[in-house]
Parts: sequence; structure tokens; C-alpha cells
Amino acid sequence: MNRQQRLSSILELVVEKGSVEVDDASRILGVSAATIRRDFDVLAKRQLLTRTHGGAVATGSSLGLPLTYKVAKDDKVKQRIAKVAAEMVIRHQIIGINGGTTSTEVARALAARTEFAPSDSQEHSPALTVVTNAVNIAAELTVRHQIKIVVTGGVARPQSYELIGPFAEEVLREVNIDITFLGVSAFNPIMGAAANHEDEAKVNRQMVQRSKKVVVVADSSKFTRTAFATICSADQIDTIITDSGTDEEMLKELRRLGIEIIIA
Amino acid sequence: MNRQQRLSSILELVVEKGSVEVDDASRILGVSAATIRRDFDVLAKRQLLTRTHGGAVATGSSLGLPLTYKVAKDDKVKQRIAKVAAEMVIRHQIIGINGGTTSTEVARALAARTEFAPSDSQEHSPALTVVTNAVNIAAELTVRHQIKIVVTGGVARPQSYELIGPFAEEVLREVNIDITFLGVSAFNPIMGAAANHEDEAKVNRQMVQRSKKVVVVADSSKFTRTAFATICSADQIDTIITDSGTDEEMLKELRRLGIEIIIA
DNA sequence: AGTAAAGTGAGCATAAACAATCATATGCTT
DNA sequence: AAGCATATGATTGTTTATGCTCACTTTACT
Repeated sequence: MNRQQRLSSILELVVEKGSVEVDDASRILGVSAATIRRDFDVLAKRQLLTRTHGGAVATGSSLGLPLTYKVAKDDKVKQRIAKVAAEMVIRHQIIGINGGTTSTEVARALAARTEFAPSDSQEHSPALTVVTNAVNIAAELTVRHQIKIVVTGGVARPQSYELIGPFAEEVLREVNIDITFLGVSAFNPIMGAAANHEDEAKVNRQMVQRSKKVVVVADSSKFTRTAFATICSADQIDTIITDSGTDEEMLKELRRLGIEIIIA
Repeated sequence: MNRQQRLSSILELVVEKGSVEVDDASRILGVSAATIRRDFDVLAKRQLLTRTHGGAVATGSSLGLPLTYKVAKDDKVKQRIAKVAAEMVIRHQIIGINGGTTSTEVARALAARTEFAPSDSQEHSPALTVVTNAVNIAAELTVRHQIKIVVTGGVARPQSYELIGPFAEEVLREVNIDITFLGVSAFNPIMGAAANHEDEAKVNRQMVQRSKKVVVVADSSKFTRTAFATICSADQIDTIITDSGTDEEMLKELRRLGIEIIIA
């Protein structure tokens, strides 16, 4: 385990439990207390946590962690959410998908729907049309002949692979979507859906507006986070697909707003 | 195992496991630690991973990286052509690149131009802007922070990863390009440049029209082929970069048309 | 407040990793 | 085939990461 990994692990601990003791971290990570202190200092300097005597506590900014620190696990949860999402889709619909890890899983789950595969009888119209502003999704789905991929134009954001800016907005003005699967950085009843970057939020908002039905795909961690830029308010969302880890009060509140909740 | 393959393998390792130690990589790939360090440095400079002491960790962006980075079979000829093409580019230019294997090599060669890599002093304007209608190129270049990627919208063609149709044309109407590197299916003095599909040809044609200078990148086989749809006539081409296998008569003819010929 | 216990930072030692350099090998061009 | 450029591996002195000790500070409890 090298230093970077250790820093990530410490952040995970801190985010998960709210605070961590030097001794505990030392034991869990198998390094001396001195090292843990130095690690804490580094993270404190980056304002990712705050030092206390004997340990460290989470800061506000450690909630919306930069991707560098996010570990790519948790795939199981996202995949289950994605599978449920993909099952909502029926033949010949127009599907909108934005960027992000959860959305990417939805795209993969869609591609895996075998009943959309090209049949023996040459069918000319595609089984599915996917509109997306994520270049990684576009690149992955392009090889599936049964799906027509429409890519919004725009400038690519390295952090999320999403296309943003006026070109994306222009294209979106000209399409009509049946269902949009919206991946978000944060969601709650008051703030609605939010993304990490204002330009991303703007494009996502437009996708929502062009869509008959909007389905938010979000694992339970998204409901305790906050993110900088609002995509849209909660009442514009029809359905949320999430996992069982979400707080019951939160779900009640969301249902009161008329949002259908599906636990994947 | 040559260097390119080794770099790809390292990326695979790092993407899969999140991080890799110098020693492990050295053992796995059967080269010395010094070589692994040099490889890490190269990849770090391209921001495909982050160096640590003792190893390297995945960057945020490499987590979602569809392993398209996996090198397409070593096409030495195309790589040489691409390298020459990339050397024509100077800082802050707007570059157009269409789809196809040769074009993809040009994009990679551009990304490899280390002098465009981000310097210590944070520079805010990108070193380069690349306009492309190829989703594979967009996905590959998106992680390189020193390059601004503008993607035309459109419908993706599975065969070539190119975006076509009215959305692509709309976006292209609104950009101005300094140099377009045009990959073609066929080229000759009478027919000009040609592609395999009429919609592709149309988008490529528009890219040519929006560009101050047009450089065709084509190995010698392209000069003996024919292709269905014309992109543009030969006199709209400023420069051709090709290999030494091209017929002398053909080259003479092209020079007579005022086209600069570069043998890579 | 006084005292004990725990936590802390500084300095130091050690081992690992590193950058720089050079020599050799490999491969590509002419 | 010769010559040039590049890639690789070994060597060496330097840097970094870590753990340990020790003098000092903060916290907690009487």
C-alpha cells in the first residue's frame, strides 16, 4: 500500500464515519502513528479534513470529493440500479443519457438487453435510439448496431467525459426524448438534482426539459451529498432508482413530492 | 514487446487495480525498474496516471477510460505519416480531424507532442484545440488536459466511429479551423478525396470548407483505390502526407495541381 | 489548579525509491 | 552495410518515506 492509496483510504474512513482517530487509522492501515499524523497533515493542508487532537474530522469539502480519491468499487450497486433502469425501456424509444459512472452503467445495461439485438429479418429502423452528451458512452455503444447513437456536440470535460457548451445545447434543442436517465452528483428534496460543474448542469437541465420522463439513477450516497450546480428541482423528476441504503425519511419526503421510488 | 505495448499494458494494470508498484510492473513486464519509471513518467506527463513514490495510481479520468488506448496493431507506416502531420502543428492552433485509422494515429501523435503538455505554471488557455467528428478520437483525447476537444454532434456510424448528419453539419458551420488532417478512403487527381459513405463525405467536405489549410494523410494504398462518395476535388487540398510507396507519375500529377507532397 | 495520560512535533536513522549518467543494445534510415 | 537515433539496463549519489525516540503540549480527571 503506497501513500496515495493510504490517503484515499483515510479519506474514505473519514467520510464514512465523520471522524477517525490516529490510533484506529494506524491499526487499520498498518503503519505507525507518526505516518498517520503526517498523512493527516497533508490532507488537512488540502482542506480535505480537519485535524483534531487524537484524530481528524470530515470537512464540508470532503463530501464532494474530487474523482481522484473516489475508489472504483461499488460497481455492484450501480450495476443493479442500471439493470433496473434498462428494464424500463421498450423497443423504439428515444433514450437520453448524461455522463458519469452510474449513467455509463445504464448504457452498458441497455446494450446488454439481448432482445434489442438485430434479428434475422433485417430490420431497418434501430431498436433503440440513445441521445448522449458523454463521449465515453458514445464510444462504447457505437459498436452496437442495434442502437442508434446520437451525440450532442460540444466541448469535452476531462473530469466527466461530458460534452458541454452552446453546441451541446443547440443539438438538444432539436431532439425529443422519451426517457432520460439522469446521473447526478447529489440529490435531495429541497435542492433537487445537482452536478459538480455549472456547464454540465446546464446541459443536463436541457436534456431534462426535452424529455417526457426523467429517471434519476443514484446510489444512496448521493442523497447525503451536496454539489455545486443545480440541474433541476425535485418536482421535475418522475422516478428515482436507488439502493436500499437510503434513509427512510428521505424516501418518504420524496414520495410526498410525487416521485416514484424504486429500490434496486 | 515494444514500448507502445508496454505502455498499454501498464495502463491496463493501473486501470484494473487502481495502482501499480514499480517493482510489480517491472516483474510482470520483464523490464528493469528504470524502464518502468521512464514509462510511468511518460504516462504521467500525458496525465493518464499519477506518479507516487514506489508506483503509480490511476487518475480520475483513467477510471472511466474505455481501453481503446489499446494500440491498434502497430502500423508503422501510418504512425510515421501521423508523426509528420503532428509536427506541422504549432501551439494554439485549431485542428480538425475526421475519422479513420490514419486520423486516429494523427490524434495520438498530437497527444504525444510533449511540448504541449501542461507546464508547471498553470496555463489557462489550452495548448491546442481539436475539432473532431470521431467519437473514438474524442474519447481518447478527452483525458489529455492540455488539449481542448470540440466534438461535432451527430449520429454515430458504427463502421468508422464518425458522427454524421445535420447535427454535425450545424456545429461545423460555426467553427473555424486552421488545419484539417483528412483521412480518406481513396484519393486521386481526377476524383479527388473520397469516403465510403455519402453522409461521411458530406461532413468531411464541410470540415474541409471550414478549414484554412487541408492536409490529406494517406498511405500509398489509397492512391490505387476508389471509394463511393466524393469529399472534395483535388484542388481543395493543400498538402498530402504519404509514404514512399506511391507511384512517381501520380505524385507528379498531384504536384502539377499545386499540391505539396510530403513523403513521411 | 495539579497531575497523569495521551497526543504531538522535531530530529534522527534506515531502507527504499529516485534522477542522472553512462554504456550497451536495438532498430531504423539511408 | 554503415551510421544515426532511440531504447534499455546498470551504477551512483541524492531524495523521500517511514518508524522510533524524546522533549513538550494538550486534554481529562480529581
